[in-house]
Amino acid sequence: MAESTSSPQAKRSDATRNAILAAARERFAADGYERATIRAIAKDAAIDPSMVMRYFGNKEGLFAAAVAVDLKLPDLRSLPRQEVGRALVNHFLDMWEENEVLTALLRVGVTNQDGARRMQGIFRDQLLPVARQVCPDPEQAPARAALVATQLLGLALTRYVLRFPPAVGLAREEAVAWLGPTVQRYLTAPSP
Amino acid sequence: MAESTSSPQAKRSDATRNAILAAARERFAADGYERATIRAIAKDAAIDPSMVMRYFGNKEGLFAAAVAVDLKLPDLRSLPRQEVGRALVNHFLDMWEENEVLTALLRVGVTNQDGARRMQGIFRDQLLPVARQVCPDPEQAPARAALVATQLLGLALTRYVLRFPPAVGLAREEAVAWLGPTVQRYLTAPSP
DNA sequence: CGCGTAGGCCAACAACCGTTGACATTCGAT
DNA sequence: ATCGAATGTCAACGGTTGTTGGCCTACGCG
Repeated sequence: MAESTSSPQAKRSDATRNAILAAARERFAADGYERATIRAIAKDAAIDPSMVMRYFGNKEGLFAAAVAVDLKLPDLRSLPRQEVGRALVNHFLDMWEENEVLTALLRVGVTNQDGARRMQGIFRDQLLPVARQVCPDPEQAPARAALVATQLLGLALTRYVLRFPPAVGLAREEAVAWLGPTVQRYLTAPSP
Repeated sequence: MAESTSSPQAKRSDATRNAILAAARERFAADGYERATIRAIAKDAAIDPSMVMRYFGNKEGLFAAAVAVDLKLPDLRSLPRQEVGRALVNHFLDMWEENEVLTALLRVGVTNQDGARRMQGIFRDQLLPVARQVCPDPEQAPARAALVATQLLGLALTRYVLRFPPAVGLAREEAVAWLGPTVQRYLTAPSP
């Protein structure tokens, strides 16, 4: 069980495995679930389509393995209360531009019921707890987190998926300056 | 060329034609472009798939004919300046709940390049002119209209497509009370 | 009554999809 | 060097899709 490379348990198949995952992320992000065919993904990864089946069972399994999202949301309690809005917008833009996983998830979530459920899970398990940290009334946390989600996902939608020219042209600082106060208000302002 | 019914030039085929369009809207809204098959649409309309081709040429033609969006945006100059945000949010919710066309367009626009272009056109031809009416500096109108689009489309996305439970559960008045000031600020507040 | 034509149906095509199983190759351990 | 398991290739299946062309039917006009 000795291996030659540094990382532990590095099998030879991990290379192709990762190649498949990378190609899958790219295709899912670019084409959505239906149009991202296993054949195309396999060709991008320079292997046979049947390898995809061997490694991931079926197309759903491939999608589940390729799109694993960790928003890495910071602990907002360590920040000044006034900064959480801007910090969240900045962090989300980082996440969306880091790789194509979030774009893939959004493209799939819109047409695929399973993808939609996946997004609901991320909302519930990752964004909602953060909202609970900073919301004045914890009972309002779900509604406030949902409001934040509308604004942040709306930005991602128009900017990274639909590519409305003025939304694409927004500089990072502009986006943060405009959306930061909105998110801040949704999280911490008293109910209107 | 005389016709029996009241409306002018009412051909017999208009009935099936409209049945096809209604079924197409429903399917596109529920399933997106790829999974809304011509066969399923034809079955819903209780006619043969080949009829769809005869009337609309091909699937793209059907989509183009089925999804024709008029946001019917009101003239905001006739409203008190402080009300335009709330009025816009209210109007958008009306539009989204009036029929399934907007949901269909969003579902398709996310995975289909042609659908995305269609949405860009609606943004440019319908929302942007309204922004020009109320923006302090007309040169900022595109950016401000884009910001409004992020918030309104984000709401529609989470509420009508992804169906995040807290977003679905938001009462109309709550949504307007929260998003109204946001839209108002994006349109009329001085640049941050 | 006869007939042209618009409206509608049926069967089929070619392409593509996810998926499968049999076969070849290569690697690692003995 | 040898054998077994891991890794990869090839060809094919069954099903679905958009799309096409030929055939039937029934209406409206002379």
